[in-house]
Amino acid sequence: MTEVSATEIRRRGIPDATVARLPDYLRALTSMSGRGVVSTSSEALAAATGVGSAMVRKDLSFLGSHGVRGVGYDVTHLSVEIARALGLTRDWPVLIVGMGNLGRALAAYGGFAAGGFQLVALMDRDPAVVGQPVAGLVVSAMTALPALAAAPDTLGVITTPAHAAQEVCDALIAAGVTSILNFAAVTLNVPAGVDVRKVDVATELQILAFHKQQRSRAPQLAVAP
Amino acid sequence: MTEVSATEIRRRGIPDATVARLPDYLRALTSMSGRGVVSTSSEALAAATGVGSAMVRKDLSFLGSHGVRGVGYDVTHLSVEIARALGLTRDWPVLIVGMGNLGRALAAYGGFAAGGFQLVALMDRDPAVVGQPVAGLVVSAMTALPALAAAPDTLGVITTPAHAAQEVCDALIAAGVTSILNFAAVTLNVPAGVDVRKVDVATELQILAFHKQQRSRAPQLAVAP
DNA sequence: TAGATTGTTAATCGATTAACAATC
DNA sequence: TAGATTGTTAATCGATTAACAATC
Repeated sequence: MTEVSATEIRRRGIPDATVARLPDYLRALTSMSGRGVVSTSSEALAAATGVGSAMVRKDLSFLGSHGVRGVGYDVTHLSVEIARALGLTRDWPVLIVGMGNLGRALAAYGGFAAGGFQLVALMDRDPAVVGQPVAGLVVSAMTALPALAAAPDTLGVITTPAHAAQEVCDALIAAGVTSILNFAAVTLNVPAGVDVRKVDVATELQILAFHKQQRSRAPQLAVAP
Repeated sequence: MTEVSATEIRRRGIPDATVARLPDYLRALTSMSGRGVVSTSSEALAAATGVGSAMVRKDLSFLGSHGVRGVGYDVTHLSVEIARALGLTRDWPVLIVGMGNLGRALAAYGGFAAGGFQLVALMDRDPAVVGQPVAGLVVSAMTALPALAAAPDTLGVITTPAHAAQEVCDALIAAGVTSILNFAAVTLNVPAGVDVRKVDVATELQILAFHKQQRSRAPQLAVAP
């Protein structure tokens, strides 16, 4: 095994796989907190998130040493540390482009504010939609993009049809947006330095179908988690 | 390196990471086909999907040898092989529970039929919603679940609020559903043999925020892909 | 034959798991 | 002290990448 110094880990940062699980831990902790639980353990977090307890401990150890041996983790303290690590101690402006069914549903979704994400603009290309009120905001025209994405850390969400997504993506990048969540069913082409994550129902269903098919063919094997 | 026989690979099946990319390749091929492209290469597929060309070749090799050295891949033939591997040569019945904004948006989304997924039922707990027409179907009551999930390979989609999701999940499983796509912001507890995939906007935004924060702190480093 | 591109090997890298010393 | 649980190590496993022989 190769030696990895503490400095090296800090340089490389928290592993991607760990970062992807931190929101789950945070949600479990928030739920515990709401139920009045003040202290927890890697076993309890494991049960709540479906992750192994050894992995919970390893993940949390990347944030520093926030537990107490023989005792566990303080729910509030650990929540704060995870939120800090994820960058949730500030507000993040969010802008949604594409006010079709999905865009409207997302805009109406309450989960943004809870996590420190603030809807700052809703946009659409269709002049018939521009000016309409949606979720307490007024839909803006695409020409307003440079002004609306003025905040340097704006997160862009694309909910347009697939054929419009690349053009919208280019416009977002031109306006300075470098973090994009893409719901359109296309792979976006972006320059280095732009971070795109995709959410795609068709892909998820296809993966479920694949696993289901595997299980039908070899019913004695357990499903992969 | 450990020896892995061809038999062993067939037993273990296609790696999860590969399965997750197959839908991207299929989509790129479908797009090529629509543009009249009849032949392609691992380089072209790599450019279209943002995956390295070596990985494209390795992924495709798990499906068998469907390319021609020095020539490339036949677009139609490769599409068929990927669709076959994913289990898309048949129709998959899909059932959505939770007819709020998101559930309605998903029901209205056209992408289901295209991929061989067929909406067979929409359900909601609210009596005021039951009976309403949505996307050409009539919303059913939860009591109809056992009958509606009668087909053994029904894929269940949960678009309820978080607090109702576990209960709905249990009901789906009791009705025989073993493949679930969860849009609710909770970790679902399921027995072995049930496959759950989750789609969560808040988690995705938190991961984007984390990366963005990292880049602000060390702007000289490129972003992870 | 010369050029192109696959399929596969081997090396590397990153993620997971099990075990246990440290320590409350 | 006895029991519990973390934080860390080492082993294992799986995924990615680079290189290139095979072959059209």
